[in-house]
Amino acid sequence: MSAAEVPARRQTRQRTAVLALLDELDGFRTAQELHALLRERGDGVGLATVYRALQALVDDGLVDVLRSEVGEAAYRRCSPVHHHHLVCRSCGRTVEVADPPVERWAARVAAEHGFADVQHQLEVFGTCAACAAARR
Amino acid sequence: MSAAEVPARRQTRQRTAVLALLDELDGFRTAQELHALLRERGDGVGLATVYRALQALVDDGLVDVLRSEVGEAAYRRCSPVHHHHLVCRSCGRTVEVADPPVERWAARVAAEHGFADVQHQLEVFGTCAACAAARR
DNA sequence: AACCGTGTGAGAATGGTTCTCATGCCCAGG
DNA sequence: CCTGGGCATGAGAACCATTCTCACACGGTT
Repeated sequence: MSAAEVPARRQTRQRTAVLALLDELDGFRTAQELHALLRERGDGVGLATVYRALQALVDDGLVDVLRSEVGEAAYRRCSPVHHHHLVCRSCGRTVEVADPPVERWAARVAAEHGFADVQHQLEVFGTCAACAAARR
Repeated sequence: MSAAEVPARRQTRQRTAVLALLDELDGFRTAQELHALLRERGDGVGLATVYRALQALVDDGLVDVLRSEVGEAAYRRCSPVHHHHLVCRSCGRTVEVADPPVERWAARVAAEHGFADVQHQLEVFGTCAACAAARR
């Protein structure tokens, strides 16, 4: 009956480093990028460990994942409440945005078509002001 | 001045077969699935060719792509007008739905944060009535 | 301080997608 | 109807992100 048994998550240097790095970055980053950054700054962490740490963080709801257009997974430290993202496709900077209307819309449309157990994903991509200015 | 030069798309048995197969399926399918289906029915088509045909169809706007949670690309024959999808995560059946409000919302939110050149992606996942009934 | 079990890491394995390149076939021109 | 140029095809190799393997390290508790 235990809905969410705490999996006895152990606190290690590596996991701390991954979370700390995500905390200071404000955009979505791939596991490979994070691994390279950690390596550069001397915090040697194995690639497999980075993947494991990220998965644990996602499971704990501390990090959001999304798939880039080429299919790579990108991770970002996020607030635990439901939200969507406004992502700069050039620099990766991300803004969390809420949209109550779409929540109701999704539920209604799903119900109309007999769908249950509904989830939705909504992301907005664009070019942020800084990148747009830099480009011209 | 030619905005959309026709890239001299050649009509071959293979491309015809891929498009015909997509026409008779009503859910998102991976390239691997489509390749296997074509092979089963005797229309031998190389895997690389399936990928190339699908990419061409996507470029022409005849087919939509989305990434599954494990990162695989899934393809579906779609109407050329902008729309979103309501997808059964069990059987893959898909319904196209329009949502004018979210279009305006996305544009407004992007503008508020100084983002330009905006695109958005919105997909709704659930369990369709048939699958929900079959499961219990 | 000792122990148990989870975490780590290097490299191998996996699997989807793309690339290579020799050959095939669509189709416009003669 | 025949021919030629060039895009299309396909088998397999290459690529690359992610996961797995397994021996060893170390966190946390007794």
